Amino acid sequence: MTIGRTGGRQRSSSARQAVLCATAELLDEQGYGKITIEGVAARSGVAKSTIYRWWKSKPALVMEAQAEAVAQRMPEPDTGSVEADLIAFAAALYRVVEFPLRVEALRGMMAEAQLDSDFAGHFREWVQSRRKVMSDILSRGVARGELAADLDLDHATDLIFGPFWYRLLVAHAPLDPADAPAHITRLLAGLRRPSVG
Amino acid sequence: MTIGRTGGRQRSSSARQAVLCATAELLDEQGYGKITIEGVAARSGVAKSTIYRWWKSKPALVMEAQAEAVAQRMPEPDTGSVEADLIAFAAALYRVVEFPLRVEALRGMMAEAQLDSDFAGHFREWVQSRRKVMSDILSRGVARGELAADLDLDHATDLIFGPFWYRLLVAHAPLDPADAPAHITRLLAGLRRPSVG
Amino acid sequence: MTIGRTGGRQRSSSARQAVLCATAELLDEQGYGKITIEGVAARSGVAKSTIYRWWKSKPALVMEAQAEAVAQRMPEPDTGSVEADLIAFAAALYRVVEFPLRVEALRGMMAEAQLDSDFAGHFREWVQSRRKVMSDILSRGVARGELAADLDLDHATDLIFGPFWYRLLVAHAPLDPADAPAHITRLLAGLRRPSVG
Amino acid sequence: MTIGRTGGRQRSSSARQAVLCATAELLDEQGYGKITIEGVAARSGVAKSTIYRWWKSKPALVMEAQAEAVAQRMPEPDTGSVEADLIAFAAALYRVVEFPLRVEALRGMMAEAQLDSDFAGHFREWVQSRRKVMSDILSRGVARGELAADLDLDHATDLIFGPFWYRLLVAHAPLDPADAPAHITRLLAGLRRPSVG
DNA sequence: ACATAACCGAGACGGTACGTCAGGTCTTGAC
DNA sequence: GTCAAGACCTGACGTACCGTCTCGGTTATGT
Repeated sequence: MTIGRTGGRQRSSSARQAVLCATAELLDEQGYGKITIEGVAARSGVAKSTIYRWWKSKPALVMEAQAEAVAQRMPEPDTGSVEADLIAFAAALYRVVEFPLRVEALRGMMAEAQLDSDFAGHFREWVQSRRKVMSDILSRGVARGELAADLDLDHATDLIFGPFWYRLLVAHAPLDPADAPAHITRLLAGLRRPSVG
Repeated sequence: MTIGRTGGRQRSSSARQAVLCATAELLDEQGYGKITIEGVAARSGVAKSTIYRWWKSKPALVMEAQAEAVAQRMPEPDTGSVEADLIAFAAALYRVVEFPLRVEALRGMMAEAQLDSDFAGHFREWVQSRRKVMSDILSRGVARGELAADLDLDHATDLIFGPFWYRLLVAHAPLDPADAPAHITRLLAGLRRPSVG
Repeated sequence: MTIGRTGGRQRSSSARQAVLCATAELLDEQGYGKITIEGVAARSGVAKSTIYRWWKSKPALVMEAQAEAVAQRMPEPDTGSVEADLIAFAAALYRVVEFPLRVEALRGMMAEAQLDSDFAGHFREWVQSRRKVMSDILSRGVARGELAADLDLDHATDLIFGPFWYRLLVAHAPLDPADAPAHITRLLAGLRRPSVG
Repeated sequence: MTIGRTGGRQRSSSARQAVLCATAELLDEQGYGKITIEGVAARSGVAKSTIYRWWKSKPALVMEAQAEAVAQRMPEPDTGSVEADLIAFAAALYRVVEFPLRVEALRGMMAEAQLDSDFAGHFREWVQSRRKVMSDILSRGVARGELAADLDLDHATDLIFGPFWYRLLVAHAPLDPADAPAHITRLLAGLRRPSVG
């Protein structure tokens, strides 16, 4: 049982694909900063007005192109051990650095989220969905008694994503997947004994 | 026999002040994203070309306006105890949130650093100077034996700045100066016993 | 037994009426210049493609809406006297000025006829049909011997329609129905003695 | 002694010329209806924004291009005889038809004046300046006693310009410079004996 | 004192991209 | 086979700022 519109031409999925594809290619070739709607229109052969019909702005477009391109989602490890889960999770996270263009796009989206409050909302939602994977790991650890019941989930999650994004954005030092285990070990030491002086 | 310029009018400090002041006001009223050079020129009564003579770009201008406005530098606490020093440092850091406009400007500069590689360099330098204050605190702690000699200074520093920036940029949760002591305590627990299983 | 099309839905006369009616209303409310096909479609509830199916362009649509709205045709006076006939004709002609919206539409159609050669043809036909009424009056005058046999009908007709349209279009001076008798008297003086030096 | 601005770069007369020239060329090649600002910008090599700085709209631009191109003004004959003056004037007027592109442009401007009230004002001024030449001729005739003192100058002038424009716009019959003397003779016959029954 | 030079204001200029608008065509599914 | 709906391409619109470039005029030197 369907609701809603009956008439009207269907949205062209080929136009949609062409746009997302052209966006991804341009991201690749010129980087986030040089993407323009006009450029995407020209490359994809889709009219500018059609792009504006479906995407509100450049970052919205890029975000969808990214999501489309990623497809393979982050792993959601569940081995029965917080430490193992977190190490797997962090290692996977850190591995983005091996794909410079995805890094570029991530940085661009974070930048736009600062400059455009409309986009910020969508971006924040996406970020939250990423955070959830990690806080689920922690929750399971709490349930198993591996972590204190009064754990500050938000801060704990920040201790992974914060430094991750910070290095991505500031680039003061390389982000190395090999460091993930050490980082997690250190993190857990802090979480398990929050009141040790 | 002299080198360089021999005559010529001096740089007008009033023009410089007017520009920085107008920039600060516009930052206040409309936010970083809506700042334009033309707007600053109009507001300050200084010619656009004069602004371009002295500042390379909008973020460079904003960064200087910020620095001018901040003036009072971050404290560099040295009490003899790593924990006390770090708590003082973090608390001061977190207190930016009490000045929404400075927050806005920080976010804007971070954004620009992602989009403009020329600016990224200057921004990174400024970030490094902030980091140095904290790593000095840690170094003193190592020297006093409070912390392990093989401490990963970079990562430790990231554990403060990372979550700080992350909350600033993503705004998924408020940043509360009152949380600083707890965060530092947790951090130190991780740093002191890096290999505890 | 019918000829031609055998199946299919009949043209909806309600759609036709809705379109013409919406056009007339919009002409009224916003004037010719602001009429758009999309606006007519929205107002009438008729699909844009349906409008395009039946009318080739905006001015064609407006011209039909006008013709529909006017219905009452120009008088075709025949009193037996050229002068009386012409005065009646001119007075009726000049009275359009009392209907500003018809004036607006006339001006709009004249404008379109300049810009769109397809429309120009239809418009010219319509204009010719108006001219015919006057040249018939003159022809009768010639037949009765009131006017010279070698009268230049075209130019004589232009001497009424020319100034009429000119004032309508240039609006340098008001067009006053009360002036009609004087204009006709002057006109006839010229026509009767074409060779007086 | 000059008044006004002291600073600022001077308006580039080469840019101005290039624009007017390109406009004239495009008028020539494609006609008024197909002129676009973007086309003029492309052809002239002048930036679109520069064109918009100096001309409010396409018809304003075309009007100036016309005025520039005409340069040689309409004659202002003064032979001492109304009839001779008017014949010279009308003949010159009718001769536009020998320049199809000027005709096209005149028609386009008249059309725009109907559709755009801002432009209508400028256009009307220009029209008035043309009318003045003719009404001056008539005024001199009145002063010399060749014409009645209570002559309706406006209507008399309309009797030349009205049919002229009418033929230009409706194109129901060709406009022939050779007809000018006959038209004037007929006109004068009407003007001299306005009350002959 | 006065030339030199760098400064400053104003603002025109060539550009790029914006986001919008309307035009006219095409597709879908309902009637 | 017509209709409403509405997606689509096309092309131009007028605007906003960009960063560069004259201009005319204004200080500070240093000889």
